[in-house]
Amino acid sequence: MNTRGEMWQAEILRVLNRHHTPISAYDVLETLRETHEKISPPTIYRALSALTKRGRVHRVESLNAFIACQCGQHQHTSILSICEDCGAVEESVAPKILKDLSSVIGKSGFSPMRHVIEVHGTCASCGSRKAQS
Amino acid sequence: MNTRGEMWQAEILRVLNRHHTPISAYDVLETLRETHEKISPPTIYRALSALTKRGRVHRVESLNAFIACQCGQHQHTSILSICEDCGAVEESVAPKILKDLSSVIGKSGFSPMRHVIEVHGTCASCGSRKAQS
DNA sequence: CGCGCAATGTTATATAGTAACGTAATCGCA
DNA sequence: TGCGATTACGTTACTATATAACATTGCGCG
Repeated sequence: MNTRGEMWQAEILRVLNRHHTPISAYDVLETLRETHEKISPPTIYRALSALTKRGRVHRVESLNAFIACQCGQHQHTSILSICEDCGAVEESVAPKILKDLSSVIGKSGFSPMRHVIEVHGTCASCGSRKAQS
Repeated sequence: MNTRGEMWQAEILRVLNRHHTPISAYDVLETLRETHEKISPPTIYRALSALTKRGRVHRVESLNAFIACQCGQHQHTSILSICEDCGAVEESVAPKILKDLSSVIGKSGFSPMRHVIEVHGTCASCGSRKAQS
C-alpha cells in the first residue's frame, strides 16, 4: 500500500512529539533532512495535511505551525491556548462552546464546517513567574 | 504629526473596504502600486498592523489575509464566519462565548489576551444555491 | 504483459513577512 | 532659535511559508 506516505507521517509525528511547542513545517523539514537528505517541502506538507485530516496533528493557524494532538481522542475540534511567553500550547475540548458558536453564527444561515479557536495569552506557570517579580 | 503613516492607513482601509472578501497584504500592495509606484511591503504591513491594533481591520489568521472591520463598534474581538464557496466573511460579536471560553481555558490557570475565532463553512446564500441543484 | 490510475518525488516558483539600516521629521530643552 | 535625541518612515534585501506543475514510480487489473 502507500507505505512511503505513511512512513513520512509516522516520522513527522515522531518529530512533532519531541516538542511541546508548535513547530513550523520547515523546522520539521530540517530535522528530517538530518536522516533523509533529499526530502523536500511538498512531501512534508502532504504528510502534514494527511495527519491534520486524521486529527493527529493540529495546524496552529495563528502561528503557521504544527503541533501533535495531545489528547487521547483525536478527530474533534480542539481549542488551543497558546502561551506567548513559553510557547506551550494546551488543548481543551468544549463541545458546549462549539454548539453555542454554531448557534450564534447559524442565525444568519451560515453552516459551519471547521472551527479555528486559538487563544493567545499567558499560561499558569509563566503567569505566576511574572507575578512574583 | 505622523501624517504619512496615517495616510497609508486611510488608503489601505479604502482598498479593503472595496472588497467583501479578505485580501492579502500583497493584493493591497499591488493595488496601491497603481497610484504609488514605490510603495513596499513594510509600509503595508506597518499600516495593517496599526489598523489591526485599532480594530479597524481584522487579520484572518486562517487565510493570511485582511478584511476591514464591518461592524460599528471596533476594538472588540469578533467571530469571523468564512464562506469557503464565495469567500464572504461575516462578523459576529458574542461576549458570552468569549466569557465561556475564558472560563474553560482559565481552569488551568491560563490567562487569555487575544482570541482568534474563525469558522469556515458555507454562507446562507451559497448553501441554498447548493441545495437547489 | 502492459495499460491506466493514483501516490510520490522533484523542480521551480509563488506568496507572505521581516530584519536591518539609512534618512527625515519631531520633540525636549537650554 | 538651535541642536541633540528620539521616533517614524523609506528602502533594500532577505527569510519563511506554501504550492503548482510535471516526472516518475509502483500497483491493480484485464
